Amino acid sequence: MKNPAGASSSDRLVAAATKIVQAHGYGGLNMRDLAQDVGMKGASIYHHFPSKADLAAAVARRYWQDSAEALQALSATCDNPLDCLRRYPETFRKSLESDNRMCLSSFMAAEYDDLPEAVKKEVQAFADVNVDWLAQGLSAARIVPANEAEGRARAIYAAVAGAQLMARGRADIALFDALIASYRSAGLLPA
Amino acid sequence: MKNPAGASSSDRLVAAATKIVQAHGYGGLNMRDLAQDVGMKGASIYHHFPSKADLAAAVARRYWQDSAEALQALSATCDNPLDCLRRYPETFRKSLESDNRMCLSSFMAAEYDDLPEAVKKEVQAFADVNVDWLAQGLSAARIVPANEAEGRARAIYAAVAGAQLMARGRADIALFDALIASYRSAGLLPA
DNA sequence: ACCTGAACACCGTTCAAGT
DNA sequence: ACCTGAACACCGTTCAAGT
Repeated sequence: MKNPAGASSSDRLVAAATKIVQAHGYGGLNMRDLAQDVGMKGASIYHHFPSKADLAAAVARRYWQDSAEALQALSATCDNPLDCLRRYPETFRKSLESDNRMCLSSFMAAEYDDLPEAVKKEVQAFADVNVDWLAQGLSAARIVPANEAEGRARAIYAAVAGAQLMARGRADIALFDALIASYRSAGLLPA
Repeated sequence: MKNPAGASSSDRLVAAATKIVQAHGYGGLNMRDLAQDVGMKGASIYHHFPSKADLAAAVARRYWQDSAEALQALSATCDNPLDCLRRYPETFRKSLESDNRMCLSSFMAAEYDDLPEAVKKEVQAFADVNVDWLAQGLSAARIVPANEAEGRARAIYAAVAGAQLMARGRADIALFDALIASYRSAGLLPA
């Protein structure tokens, strides 16, 4: 069954491309292999997206939108702002749990020089979503003064992304956990 | 003058390839363009390195060796261990100053799934060199207890690499500086 | 030894032709 | 409408043949 639950071809292309980019980057995404993943031929993709750049922009857009939803869902399930912040690294851990994959936006940040402009825009939106969510949590939990919340939020985002990158480079999820623990004991993340 | 100061063809290939990988990654390194950089044809490279994998391994090895030398030189110029630690982020800032390039080992960590085994080994050596240098400085400066030095060193390395990645994704070196400043005020880096 | 033209395999893309 | 084989121009890589 190539099309379960009535997902459209476009949806399945975006979903499959997301997994590929998280493992191989924009440059490592090729149309023929992607097509095979969803049961069509390479040329057929162009019936759904006019170019690789458009497909990648759609992928990156969906990625930050899904991330925004996931963070909202996290906010809804935790007891208080501090609890939310403590659980933030879980969102990055999940990628590593999925075959050592990494954040799509981190991979694409590395590929900055080779990214179409429309893709760059969506990649930055992911960081914005994360930083905004963190800043709101830091303010609500009164961890830093309001005027320092955004700066600290950016620092947490960059540090957690860096931890994921280092852990991926050794395919060692325990290293990710250790890095997060070190961030906590150093005072970057709430203990 | 394609060969100044008597540098060998191999040396010039490694140097030119390093700049390319820092901007486009292992996947974005192509033999014809690299060859043109040093004044030969693509096929000629294979007279100096048996494969792209061997070339990339030589590139990554030279990269961590140069980094180890640079850190030793930094140790020699600063007044005390604390001063050394404060200046550590400069080494990552320099890459961004060079046309928004990033750490070769960070880019290759993202490309983990597509890296030849020999290259992975050298990439990890870069992290080891950095972590060891940081751990020694943290111990010498008595910033953390000896048994926590390595963990904190890894955290600093990952966080600084993450700051570089985020700043590259926006081509914004001021963001890198702001992130480092936030790490200091949060207590991850010595103030 | 060092270099190269030419071949090979691959990739993004297009298009005429199918259903 | 959706899909496809075949082709196009291109690029990374390899190899047989040059000097």
